Amino acid sequence: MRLTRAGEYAVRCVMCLAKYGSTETVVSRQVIADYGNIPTHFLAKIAQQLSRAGIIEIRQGSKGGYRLLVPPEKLTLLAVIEAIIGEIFLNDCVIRPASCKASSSCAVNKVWLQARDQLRQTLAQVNFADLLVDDACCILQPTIAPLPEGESPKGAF
Amino acid sequence: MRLTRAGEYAVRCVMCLAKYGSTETVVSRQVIADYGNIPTHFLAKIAQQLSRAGIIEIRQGSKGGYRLLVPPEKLTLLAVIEAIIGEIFLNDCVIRPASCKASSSCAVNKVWLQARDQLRQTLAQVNFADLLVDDACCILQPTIAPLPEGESPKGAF
DNA sequence: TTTATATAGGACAAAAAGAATCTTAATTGT
DNA sequence: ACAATTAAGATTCTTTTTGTCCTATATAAA
Repeated sequence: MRLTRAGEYAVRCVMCLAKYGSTETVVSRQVIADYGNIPTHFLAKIAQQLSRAGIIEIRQGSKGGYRLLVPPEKLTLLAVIEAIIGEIFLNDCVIRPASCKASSSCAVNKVWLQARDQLRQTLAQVNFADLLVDDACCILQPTIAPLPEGESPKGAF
Repeated sequence: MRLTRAGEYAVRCVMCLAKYGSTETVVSRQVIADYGNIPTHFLAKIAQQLSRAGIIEIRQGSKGGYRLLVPPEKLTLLAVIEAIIGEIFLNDCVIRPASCKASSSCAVNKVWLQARDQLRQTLAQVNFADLLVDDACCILQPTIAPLPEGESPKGAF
């Protein structure tokens, strides 16, 4: 269970816009890509999704780029992440009740529902104005760091 | 962010053992596979992992099968899931600090840490004796049910 | 109006992860 | 010894994720 890279990139993108752009300024894709260490064309895809979700505005042409539409203090981590990966649901039976005959009366299902609600709430309580206070974030190293013991990361939901 | 199917299968497997086996009886792989609608060979893989984690015992040979080692009331949902998918971490920067230079001082990272702890705690509070009370669970339909609107499930972390 | 600069948007490719199957070997009860 | 049953690894298939490429379109400025 982990955030996809696209989701992580989206967070970095918004962090950059909130930090250097506010809702008044347009920041070019290249600047954002450099800031967050994001492949530029991949960033374009992510920006399109953020745009469709009403989080940013895309300005084409010379001096174009992206502009934050929602003030950082009103933009939650959950909103940005779900704009990219869709609604968080943890387990299939939560979003697709038919995948388990008995899901409505199933104790396991109830746990997943509760866990999901709790997680979404946690992410919804954080806005980007708060996150900006700690502005050391989202500056990546040039190469992807190896794992401590060379093991591959399991454990991602 | 969602449980993998292997994790879901593991939960069903343990549910079946707790329900029909207790820690005294051996239940054959075929019976468990039928109960949880799990491909038998895939179940074998999952059982190996559960065995390595000390959750079940594998009995080979004639009249072989699987036996629960931990009493249901002492076995948590978290233990079973993490036996299969590894430790839950939600986001790379939580388990691989080097993936983000500033992760130790990063506000986003702190949110992920908190969310992960909360989620693990929720799953750790549920044991299989509790889950058994609601025994309608884990009986699947023969075929995989389609989505309500034919849309594919995004939103999985 | 032309040109340079940006992004849009779709197609495509590569990589990684997940799900499932198959085969040979080993174990156990009768 | 034989039949039943799982082990363990190799392999295949599928899906998802990540990333790239190409052509089209929009904008600012000379």
